[in-house]
Amino acid sequence: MQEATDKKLHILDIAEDLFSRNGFDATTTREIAEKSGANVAMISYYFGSKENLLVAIIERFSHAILSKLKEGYNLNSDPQTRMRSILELYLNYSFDHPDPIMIARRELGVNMRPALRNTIENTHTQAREMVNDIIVDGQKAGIYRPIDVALLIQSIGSMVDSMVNELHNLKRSGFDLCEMKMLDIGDEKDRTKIKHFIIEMVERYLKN
Amino acid sequence: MQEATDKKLHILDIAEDLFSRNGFDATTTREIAEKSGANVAMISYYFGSKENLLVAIIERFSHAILSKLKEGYNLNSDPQTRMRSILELYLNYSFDHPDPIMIARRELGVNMRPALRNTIENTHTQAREMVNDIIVDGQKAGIYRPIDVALLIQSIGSMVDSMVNELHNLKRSGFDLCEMKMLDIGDEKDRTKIKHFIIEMVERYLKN
DNA sequence: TTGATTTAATCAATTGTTTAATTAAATTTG
DNA sequence: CAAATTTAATTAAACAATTGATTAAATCAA
Repeated sequence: MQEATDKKLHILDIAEDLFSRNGFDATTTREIAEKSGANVAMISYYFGSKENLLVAIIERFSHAILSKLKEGYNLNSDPQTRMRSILELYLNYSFDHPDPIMIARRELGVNMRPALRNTIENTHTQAREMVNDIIVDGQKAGIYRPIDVALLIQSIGSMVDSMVNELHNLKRSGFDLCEMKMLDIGDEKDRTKIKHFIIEMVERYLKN
Repeated sequence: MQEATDKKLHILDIAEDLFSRNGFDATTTREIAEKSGANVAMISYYFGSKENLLVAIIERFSHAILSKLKEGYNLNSDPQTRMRSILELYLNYSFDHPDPIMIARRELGVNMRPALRNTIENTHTQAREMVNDIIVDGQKAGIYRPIDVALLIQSIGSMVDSMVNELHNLKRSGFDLCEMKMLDIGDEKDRTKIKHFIIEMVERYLKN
């Protein structure tokens, strides 16, 4: 059933794009159907509901990013190298797939859909534990000083998040909220610049 | 016309609460009317439209936060003191008024309402210029090293933003995405802890 | 044939906004 | 001052449009 899977994935891709641009509520099932060349009923047929479609998008991203992070976490090297790797992998994947990040950022409120909430909470927990382990290793090795790990991890996440958001919006609309017109999310040089900035920020804060 | 102004402000307050909880699209004018004890038509009567109501909320916050920031900016002291002051004033006001921040964060997408976009862009620009001036002063005084100011300001904003968001959500729902259950946005001690964290993060990155 | 896929049409509910009528308040006028 | 007039505030009802979801029939593939 190759065709069917393709169509299902295509709906997923189109919905991801529309949700990230206009938000979940402002995106209609008819718009998704139209732009993906499918009938409205196919959304219910494949995903059950518009909300499940949203969950499917976030789950796909969650699995992908977690497996990326594990690559860096499982490296056989010193804490600094592992920290740099995990940050770079996180940023690289996020730069290539900014849509789910923008969606999660937007739909992650208090009265959020419980299914979405659980998926995101679970992903955050796993990512957090990896970074935490690396920091503790670094502290044991005397490279890192004692700090509030929760605050640092929260800050790292928010910096990555906002960079991806800002630059992706910038690319889409030319809307430059933070005077970062010179940066291009698609340019390898600029990506490196941002990666180095965040890594240096973290290292300066952590080092003894 | 004291009464009328009160009712208008009450609608604004109720809408601010609802928008921050459920998002702009998911909040209905009928819900705003009901919870504020007004008739639906009063929203159009006072604000013209639901969208203008949103803009009014953001404008109120923008004016307030800008005047706070100016207090720190206009201090007659060294760059470090001014930087600390401006960060503390920003965080203090944001902790006390988290709703507009959550709303802006959510509704600030590519296909955003242009009126909202202009207000937020203008506010950001003014805030950015103040911080930029202080950093340049610090660099002239030899206290700060040369860095990418745009990236740093973007990061500071995102950190404050995410802390306010996270802790306010946490307070509302007990939903703890970042293992920060121990922190309370209403507690003065915890606020100080966060303020010191961000200030230290910035200073460590800036210092020569 | 049998089951999965796809369609057009329809469902019931909700949306932001407006209308026309009514009440309250303020202002003018005699 | 008091009556008349005008303006402002408020209401219930209705409007037109849109929403996510479903149905039952049709088409396709195995």
